[in-house]
Amino acid sequence: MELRMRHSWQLDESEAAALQRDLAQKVIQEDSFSSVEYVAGVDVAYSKHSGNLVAAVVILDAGSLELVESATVEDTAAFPYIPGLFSFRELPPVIKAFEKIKMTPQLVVCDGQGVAHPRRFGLASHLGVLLELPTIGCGKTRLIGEYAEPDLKRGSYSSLVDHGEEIGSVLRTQEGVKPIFVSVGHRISLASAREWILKLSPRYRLPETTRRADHLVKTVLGRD
DNA sequence: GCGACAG
DNA sequence: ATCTTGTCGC
Repeated sequence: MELRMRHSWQLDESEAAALQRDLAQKVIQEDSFSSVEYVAGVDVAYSKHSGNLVAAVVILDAGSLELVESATVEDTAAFPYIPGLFSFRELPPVIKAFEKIKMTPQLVVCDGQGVAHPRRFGLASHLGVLLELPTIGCGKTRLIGEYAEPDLKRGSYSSLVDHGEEIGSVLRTQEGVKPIFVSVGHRISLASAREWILKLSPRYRLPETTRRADHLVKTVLGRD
């Protein structure tokens, strides 16, 4: 599929933050899709020995969760890991992987935060704006925000709050297991984001999209 | 100044 | 993220 927007990735730390402030204004935190037939999952891993990043994109049938298409890309890491500027390190190979994908999903689930970010523009929001598709940010740990432990029951959630603003949900996807951090990426409401993550996580802590992409990435990693 | 800090 | 080591639970 094709990108709806491009910008340089050759930026320094200060320029990257400025770009985030600018593009954050494009983020829409409301549902802007009707039916979802295909859901995409994204994951990136770092290969210590090749020194490269490996990105994987999987497309799943939203009803059966069957894999229908996938693509991987190995690329050099051109930006360091800096909390808050995560997307500038991980998105370049992810974008290349999406360009190899033929079908267009109606929803993308990302590994990393959406608007639960200092400048309200985490990796999920960044990818959503570049693809102009609904995206959900799904993190295993917190970047910013305060929250109370949600109930132990699956489906329970609490608000993730930053300076009095609700920026995401801490969602229990599995009874008694550590909750995950769900936030709006782009073109979706927080309530819909929670519903989709729950639907995509019928038996594990993380959504199937993330698990499938993670599995694919590790398969590639094992081959070098 | 000190601690926190998606992956 | 990745790597290691030790502990706990099924």
